[in-house]
Amino acid sequence: MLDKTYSPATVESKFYPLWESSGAFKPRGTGKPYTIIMPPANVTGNLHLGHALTFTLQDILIRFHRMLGEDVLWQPGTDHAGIATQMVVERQLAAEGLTRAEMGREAFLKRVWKWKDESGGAIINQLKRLGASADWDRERFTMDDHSNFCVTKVFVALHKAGLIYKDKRLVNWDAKYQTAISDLEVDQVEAKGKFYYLRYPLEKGGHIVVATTRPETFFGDTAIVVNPEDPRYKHLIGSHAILPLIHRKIPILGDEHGDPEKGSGAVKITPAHDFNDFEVGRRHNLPSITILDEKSLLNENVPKEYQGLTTKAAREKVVAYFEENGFLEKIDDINHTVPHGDRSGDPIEPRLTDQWYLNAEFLAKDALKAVETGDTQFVPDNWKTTYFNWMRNIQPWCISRQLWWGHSIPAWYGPDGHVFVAETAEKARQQAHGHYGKEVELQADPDVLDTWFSSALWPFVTLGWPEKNPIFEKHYPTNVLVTGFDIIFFWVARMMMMGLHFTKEVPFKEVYIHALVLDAKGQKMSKSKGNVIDPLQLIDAYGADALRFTLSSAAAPGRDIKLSEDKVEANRNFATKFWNATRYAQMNGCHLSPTFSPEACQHPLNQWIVSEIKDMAEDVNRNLTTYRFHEASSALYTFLWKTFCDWYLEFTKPLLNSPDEGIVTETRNTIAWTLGQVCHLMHPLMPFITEEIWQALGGQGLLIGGKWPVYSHEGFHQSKEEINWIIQVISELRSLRSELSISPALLLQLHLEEGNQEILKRLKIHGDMIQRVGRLMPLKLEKREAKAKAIQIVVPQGIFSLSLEGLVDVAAEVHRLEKNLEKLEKEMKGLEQRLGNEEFRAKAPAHIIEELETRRSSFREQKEKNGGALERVRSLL
RNA sequence: GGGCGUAUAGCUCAGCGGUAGAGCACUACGUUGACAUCGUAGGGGUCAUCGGUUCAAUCCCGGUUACGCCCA
Repeated sequence: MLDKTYSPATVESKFYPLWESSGAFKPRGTGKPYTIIMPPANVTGNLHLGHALTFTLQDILIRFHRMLGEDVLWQPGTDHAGIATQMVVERQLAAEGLTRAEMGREAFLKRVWKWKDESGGAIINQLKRLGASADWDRERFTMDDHSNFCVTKVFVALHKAGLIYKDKRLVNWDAKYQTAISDLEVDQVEAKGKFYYLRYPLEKGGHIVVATTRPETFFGDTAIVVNPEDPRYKHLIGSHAILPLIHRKIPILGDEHGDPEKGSGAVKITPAHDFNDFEVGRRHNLPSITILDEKSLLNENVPKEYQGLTTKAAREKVVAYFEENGFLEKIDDINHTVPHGDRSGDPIEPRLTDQWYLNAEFLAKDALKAVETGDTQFVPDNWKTTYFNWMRNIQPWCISRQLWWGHSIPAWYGPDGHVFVAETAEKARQQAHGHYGKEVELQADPDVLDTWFSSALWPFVTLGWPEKNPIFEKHYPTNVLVTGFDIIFFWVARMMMMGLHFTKEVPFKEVYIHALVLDAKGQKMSKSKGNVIDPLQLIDAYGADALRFTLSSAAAPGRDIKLSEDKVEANRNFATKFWNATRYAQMNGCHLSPTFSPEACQHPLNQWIVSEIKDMAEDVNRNLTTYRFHEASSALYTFLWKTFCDWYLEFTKPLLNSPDEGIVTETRNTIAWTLGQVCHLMHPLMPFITEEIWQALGGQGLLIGGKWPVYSHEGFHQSKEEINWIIQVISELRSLRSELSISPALLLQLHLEEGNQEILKRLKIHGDMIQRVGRLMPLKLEKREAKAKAIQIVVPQGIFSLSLEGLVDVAAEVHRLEKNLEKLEKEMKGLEQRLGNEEFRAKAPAHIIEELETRRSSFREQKEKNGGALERVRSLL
């Protein structure tokens, strides 16, 4: 017998290891392949609700397809997360008073690996708490040997194809970590700032006013640009201005970049410190003067007294100088956006450096086509426009990072700077020998690759590419990638590019994009806001199943999830309900019978629940297939709580006491069978409690390896109609009781006043059910004696009366029936109107007309009966 | 500025060309050997707004307003 209450922690820790050791998580069988590549969790990461959502959905799909008998592979792993990991370890070092620079590269990397081996990947164990059934034996790391091998191979191949190249361009420079970062790693932050209007003296006398938000960069100015059509400045084009303080002569040029509407209409050009200015500089062949060092402090290209200053201090000093010397016209307050590093949170400086680039534009062509032709489909479909927008405007991808933790760039430099790209140092040495005709000293490229470079290869590298092997052959391309929209550019797009280039196939056939998890107020959860809900705490408090069910219930496409604890609590209650229903079954001797066949059920009630579960299963099946997790959840919830517990189980109470042994046995079997079916259908969503209940019912084998139910029978339509009618009668009775404030303790006498043979039959079969659930005395199938005070109950095809001698206020009863009649008349009127409309008759589909006609005749009948009842009651007045 | 999305009960949200739904909250009442983490009944809605299409619009189309997100 099950305990009085369900204790998730016990069950979770019992079954997870059992599942894993049973081999259930591994791909197997000859079924068709079903494969999901798990987005590699950051090794520094801890499980947050976003993870909980994405991995719950993946696990649902994985368990569902496993039960469908497919050969399922959920390929897990972790990501080395270059900058994030380096940050974590550097922070630890700082606490010990050490720095990376003092340690040296080799010792530092040793330290990072040590950290990774000891405390990295904690998230994997947290995923297990959630119930994630991935094949952990296949766990991969983006910096394990095979991945390293592939990264190098891919780099060399792309370099050979001319798709990876070195270039001197402006990059986003993160001064805190002293590395380049990609456009995607830059956040534009709204900030209040100032617009400074500076007077630059003209060579031929007078001055020109330029407007800038960054006066300190004027040391790097190499031109002034005005719009060629701007009448204010047209005449100055070709002349020169003299920079204050440093007295450098710079040209005034005409260029479309000059916007007459903005500021003074004249703009200073600092090619080495602004992306727009860089382009202007290229157009006009301007020199670039870099004035900041790698820490974003002013360098040797500025006057001594400014060297070593931060940009902020330099700005103050420059502005003070300009003001004192009459070069400052005015200062306006403005709102503008300032780029910040998404990891460091510090302002980003554009910086002119040599970096490695990938020609993304070229690779994007096939990746675009694959989505355009539907080889890869987004779900929901709209996300493809986001993908298209990005792919059609794609920029060269800066793939080098000035970090230590990551994949080394397989490039070596000769004494004259000539670069040799090769898989190994030895091969590079051979190349160099060929090039120089002699042995030379080579310098390895000190940089590492962007973390996303290796994750872009993840879908095929984890499956064993490039070696031919059965897993890759069978499981690639994968079926679906499940992820959030925030990662479409970073990752989805890049996997598409790399996958298509190297395997000639899309890496996944579908991309399911799910929502963000927000707090109850709809705000993003963040440590700084202090509104983070820890999924592990929710699991401790309510169980993994409750959390999973909550997330899947909320996973409606196109809407973010506002998660609050009371929702999880509500679903914990749902689990409890399931638990208690099972206890009821056990108390009544219900066990799974291997010989039980649901389609052979005789009793209408059992036939009814068999039909209902078939309908529900179809619902769940359809919705899981189409990623409508919330609909699948809701179908299960409604079935279990409403249909099964509230009605079916209540109805079985009298049945289980029936003197007819056949009915008792059949009912017991049906209860157990239905619970078993629910276990199966609900297992993907709530794996733990369903496994526990399955075992408690005496199920064969582990549920995780069970077969997804398929029903071949048609269902029992007549029983459905019959039981639904009984439910309607009882609902009517209960409403009346409540309306008339009759104590539930009081058993009432029900008479049938009017009813056909069918009704009589139903009442004979189900009399005891109605009696029990409706709190009645044994039914009387004949009219009561005239003049008795009674309530009239009108239902389709019949009238009942409820004996309430001494309890009935006849006047109130008249009023009630009048109101009821009014309601029916109103409904009738609407129906008559529509059915009387010729156009409706001509144009509406037949089944709608038929439906409305059926409804009309039912209402008409009830109206007549209600009228009769009213007459009878009035006669009592 | 460009793109995407959202607006339905007090709250959180489903839904859908043909009778407006759930959970939570609220009110009343609690009885039956599964369940008070519960049961029964109930109140509560001009489906943001203005037009259009249609026999029929909460749903489809267009405009407006408000809010959110992404890109520049």
